[in-house]
Amino acid sequence: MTEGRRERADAARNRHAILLATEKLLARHRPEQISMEQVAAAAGVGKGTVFHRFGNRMGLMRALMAERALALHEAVTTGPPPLGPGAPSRERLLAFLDAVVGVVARNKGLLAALGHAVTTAHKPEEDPRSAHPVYQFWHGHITSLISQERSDLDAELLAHILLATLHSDPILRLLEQGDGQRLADSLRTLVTALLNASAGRTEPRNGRHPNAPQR
Amino acid sequence: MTEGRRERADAARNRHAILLATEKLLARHRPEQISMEQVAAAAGVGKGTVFHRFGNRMGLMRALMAERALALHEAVTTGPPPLGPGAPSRERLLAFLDAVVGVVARNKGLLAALGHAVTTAHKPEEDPRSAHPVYQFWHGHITSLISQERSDLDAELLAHILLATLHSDPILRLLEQGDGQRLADSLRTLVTALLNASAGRTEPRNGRHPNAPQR
DNA sequence: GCCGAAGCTGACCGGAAGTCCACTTTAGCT
DNA sequence: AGCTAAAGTGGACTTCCGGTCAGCTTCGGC
Repeated sequence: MTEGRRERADAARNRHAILLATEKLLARHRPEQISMEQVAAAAGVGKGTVFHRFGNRMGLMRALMAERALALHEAVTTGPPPLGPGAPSRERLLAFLDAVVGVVARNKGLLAALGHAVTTAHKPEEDPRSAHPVYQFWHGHITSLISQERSDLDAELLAHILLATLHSDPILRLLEQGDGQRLADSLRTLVTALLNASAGRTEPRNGRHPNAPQR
Repeated sequence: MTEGRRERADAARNRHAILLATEKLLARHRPEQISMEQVAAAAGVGKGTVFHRFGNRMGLMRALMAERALALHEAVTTGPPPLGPGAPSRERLLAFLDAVVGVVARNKGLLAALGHAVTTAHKPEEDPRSAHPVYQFWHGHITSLISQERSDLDAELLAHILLATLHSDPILRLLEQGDGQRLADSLRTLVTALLNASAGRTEPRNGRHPNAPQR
């Protein structure tokens, strides 16, 4: 994209048209039930073009997602606090989660596709196991913020857990009916509780039961 | 199944064969890439039979999942504590999460399919928006345990968040490499922190910042 | 305006989902 | 045992979609 040769004008136009058409279709249908032919037709280009540019549906979604996530990416890396650098990790984490919920809410079905997309792609040339760049960035960011604040926690795993929220169908459905604030609140509660918790594994100072007999 | 007429012997035999074949295929391939024809062939029945019994791939997965989750269901409703009734909610919740992680770990790819399945079904006769019975039960159980322990929390949403964990591809991958204990530990930490947290929304007694300037 | 390269296209192929109906098997009944 | 209706079965068939490709069109530097 930003490498080697410049993109030809008509190519750029088409790329745009395709992304735009995809957005429109996405507003009405779930990602899995949008056919590439539909996209092509809606964009006014041939099917071959869509495949030529994006490889497969997942590539299309990736590209769209990358575009949508760009603003957030910039806000985080170079923007002002609390999202950008400068604020304490805890603030940044809470702000980031709020922002991510916002992005997802504004792009309802898209994330759902992405979550699966990670595993669904099957082009031999790219490792299907490597996650979407956007996911990687989000996960890395959360991981680093958590571990800065609480190095005793399994930050990496917890970051996956937090992000998993956004792939959940029931939660996506909540988002669809405008309950974004509710979700953001619960995530805040959860993260705050986590960061405030004392270091021991299970209920440490309140210690009714050091740990459960289970397992 | 348990309604109206009894199931004919040959039907039962085939049902079994199909479920069994599906399990075997599931051990080797991801749910999405198993074709119904494959299943039929592996089970030694015609494709029509598979569709007749299960409607579509999702129906098949539902049935399989229901079977796998049965033991847990019984343990929870009629078994001994801490899983079954009798133990304090907190213990039951932790034990239940451990158990759920176990089920998912033992049935790796299956859950992944289920999560999506909720939305993927498209039979006009059944509401595609209603979640899988297994999901509903798990969610209801967690919700009720959380709210018994902490009525001030949004138990319903938190239960969705906890369960969302199990639909996440990255986490599924961890599970595949045997990190079930790690996941269970983190969930324990998370839930314990949540249940121990003081009631205010953001960091209450440690109160560096009553709430973030965000939003 | 010319030309090579970049981009575009849609017919085409393969394969899977789901339908359908003629056929077989079961099990209750006499 | 023999009969029969209902239940169950199977695979050819239709439809649809993802992905390919060989030839055509367009762009833009000269």
